[in-house]
Amino acid sequence: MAATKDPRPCSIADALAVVGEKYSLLVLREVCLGNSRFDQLVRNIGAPRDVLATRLRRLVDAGLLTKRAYQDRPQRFEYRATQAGLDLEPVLMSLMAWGDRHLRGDDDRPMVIEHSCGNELLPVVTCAACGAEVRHEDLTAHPQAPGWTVKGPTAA
Amino acid sequence: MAATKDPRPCSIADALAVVGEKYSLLVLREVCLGNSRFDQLVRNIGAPRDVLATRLRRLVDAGLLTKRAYQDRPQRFEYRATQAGLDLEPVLMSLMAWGDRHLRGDDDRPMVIEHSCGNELLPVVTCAACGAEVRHEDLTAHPQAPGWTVKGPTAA
DNA sequence: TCGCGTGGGTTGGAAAAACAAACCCTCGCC
DNA sequence: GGCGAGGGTTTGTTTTTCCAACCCACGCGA
Repeated sequence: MAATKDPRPCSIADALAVVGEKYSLLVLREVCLGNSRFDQLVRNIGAPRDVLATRLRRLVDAGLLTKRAYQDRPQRFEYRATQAGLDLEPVLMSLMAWGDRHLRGDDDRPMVIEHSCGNELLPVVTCAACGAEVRHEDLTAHPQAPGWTVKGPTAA
Repeated sequence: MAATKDPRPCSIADALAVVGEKYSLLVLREVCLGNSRFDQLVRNIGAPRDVLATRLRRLVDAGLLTKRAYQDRPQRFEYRATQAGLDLEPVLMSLMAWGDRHLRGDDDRPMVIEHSCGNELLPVVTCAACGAEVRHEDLTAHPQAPGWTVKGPTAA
């Protein structure tokens, strides 16, 4: 996924250049769940083996995963998330919450996450400064680079 | 991007089936910023026009965008986010924050977002129940459907 | 010792997507 | 009457994806 052409310098585009290819985020999901082996990933994600191999190389190169042998003779490898990879988990959680809300009946959630506070996790993106939930209407963009257009009201 | 084969019922996969194709999230970014016209999108995203046209159709069909004429004679259209689309913006913001942190020197952020509280937005994913920041080590997955493997420690 | 199964991939060829450039149509304006 | 903007579609080429088959090292059981 080329960042090479995005005319807008943007960390969203940069992030997608790393994790935006098909299956990459599902790999992260699996690894965060603790499934670290090639076959488990193939089975749980449903990706073709060659594509998965490509994605894994990419994610390792990008520093989101590590590959290490969990046995020699025969050599077998496992993939684990680095801190950068783990830091994506909250993003995945909020994406999951969006999917639960907008793509499902909300009562057939295929996975419930428990938070250490004892409650079911309902992820909310908040502003670190004031603690309020982040909503579109409270945001104002300030591009730091030229070549941008930012405009008025954006809702339908 | 097929959800058709993902063997795991999962809202992350479902969400990616809708917005996981190349450029889709960048379209959302632009629309949330207020850039609603085909050309602006082409220029700001850097996508081929035909691909963009395909993405826009998909996003409209999925209910994340609306297409409506902003003038007749000649007919011209604009794309705006629905509530479902706007609800993805916090996810984009946390993805952007991840990119800022892990992909950049953190001091050359290409865009700063201002929150209505007056501070610069630093998005944090929190647990709605307890208000704490969501971290990997505080989460436990509870699959609601069969065919899952979930395992022990997941960090590198 | 022979064959079988498992884990972790690689290879080859066909099908689907992305890409770039050119094209089209409707109009407003000079 | 020609030019340019806006919003796409068409055409042909280049990449990716996909699938199935294959490979290799080993452990095991008969």
